[in-house]
Amino acid sequence: MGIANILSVDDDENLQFVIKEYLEDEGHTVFTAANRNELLDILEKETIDIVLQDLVIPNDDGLSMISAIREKSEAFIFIVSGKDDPLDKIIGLEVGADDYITKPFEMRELNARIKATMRRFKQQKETAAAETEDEGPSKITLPHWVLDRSRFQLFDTAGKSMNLTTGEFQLLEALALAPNRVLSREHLFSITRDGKFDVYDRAIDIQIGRIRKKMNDDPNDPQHIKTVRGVGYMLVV
Amino acid sequence: MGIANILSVDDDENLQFVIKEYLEDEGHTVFTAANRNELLDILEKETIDIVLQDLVIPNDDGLSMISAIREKSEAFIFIVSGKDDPLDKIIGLEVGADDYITKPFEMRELNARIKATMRRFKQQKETAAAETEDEGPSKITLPHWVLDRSRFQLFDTAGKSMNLTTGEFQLLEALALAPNRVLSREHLFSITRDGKFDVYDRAIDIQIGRIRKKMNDDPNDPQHIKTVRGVGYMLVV
DNA sequence: ATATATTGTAAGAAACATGTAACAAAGATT
DNA sequence: AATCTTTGTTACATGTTTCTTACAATATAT
Repeated sequence: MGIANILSVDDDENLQFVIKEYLEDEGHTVFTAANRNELLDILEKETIDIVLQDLVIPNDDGLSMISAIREKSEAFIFIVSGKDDPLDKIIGLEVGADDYITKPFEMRELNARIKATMRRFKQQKETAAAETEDEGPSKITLPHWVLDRSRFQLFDTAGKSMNLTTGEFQLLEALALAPNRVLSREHLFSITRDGKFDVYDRAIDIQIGRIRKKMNDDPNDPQHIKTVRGVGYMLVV
Repeated sequence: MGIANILSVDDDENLQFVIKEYLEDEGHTVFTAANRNELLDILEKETIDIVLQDLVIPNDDGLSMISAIREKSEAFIFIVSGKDDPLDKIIGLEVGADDYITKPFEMRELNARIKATMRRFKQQKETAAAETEDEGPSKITLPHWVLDRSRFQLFDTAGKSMNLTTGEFQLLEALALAPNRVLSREHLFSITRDGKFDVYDRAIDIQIGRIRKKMNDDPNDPQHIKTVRGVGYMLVV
């Protein structure tokens, strides 16, 4: 990622040439349009990410062209204006443009803004994706505890952190998702780590011990994590 | 504020009665539904803030009901599960629920959770309001910092610039957009730069180090950017 | 009661992840 | 082209986490 389909709408052929050269050097694909017909034509045929729209187009109106773009496309629209007119800016943003840049501009400046825009787009997409692929509840509430899965931490009901390590947290999480059910060492092992489980492996036991210590759970009379001899462990609630 | 419209979905009439009594004593308005039809009916007619959804409903499926709620409402969803619920249901919790609570639960506990949720809601609404009447999402305000997204710079509450580089700012921005959430190095990498992430890549660590230095955040006892071993980094607010 | 199996845990070793200095590379600015 | 800024790489020190081993404690079966 990092490259975009860009459409520049301007009647100034020299400027169009400069913009095209520069942005293509940056790796983008650049289309140009000098009037409304060309604009609509390209929007139809290509998937445009960013439109650079000049406000002053002979025999037409840049602002109304922006509305036309908005109807057809989700593209990010930069207004390119010959004068720094706050009213144009306000109206432009009103009809659906996203940013405003004043002529004459440094190509470097334009490029920087395009980059920032692309990144913002990308970020939005990724955050949205991360949220939907989110695995279920972000918190698990038990009578005396709260497991916060976005913080990877266990808290008591007063909100105090129990300072579990990530590995401890994951083991407890597995138990908490199936409270009052005995889970075998093998099952717990397969959830929390890779590799093959060996019957004499005590790693789970040790880890349970550490969790108990942090939860203040006496192993001889556990209130939270119970041992079921010959089977495994169970979180009771 | 502090009261909410709560909808409890459960087929156990006794439990429904207890919940309703208790929460109404607390000042909330409580609706009850015993099946999908009642649920949809109430969602249609009322603006529900919080739904308590039993995982097991006779002749229906609590999980799919949650998806249905999500389609119609922005409500915060608590999954309520009994200890005898089938394991596959629990493992399959990949829908958009927000909290998970196991029966039997103390009403006091449930009430505390609801209060915490309301507080968060309220806060969210207020920040959203502040943003629109201010200057859009161009600034991210945290307890000790302000991130100005149009200037790509971090300021303290006194307005002093922290002189972050653009790259440093972008990384911090990504963390700030998901406060109190651990983000993996891979995720941070994919947001802030192009190309493929390699597991042994330390670029993110280094940059975090530089940001911490500029924020004056002691890595051994960080107040702002916390390291979660084996997972990633988290901005705490 | 005795033998056997299972679990708890201390202590040390090993594995692992992180912070960071110092240098190199890349990029921007002049 | 020369300089400055920013970012990435390598290498190493440090501290944390996890595992192994060994043995004691406990439960179960005979």
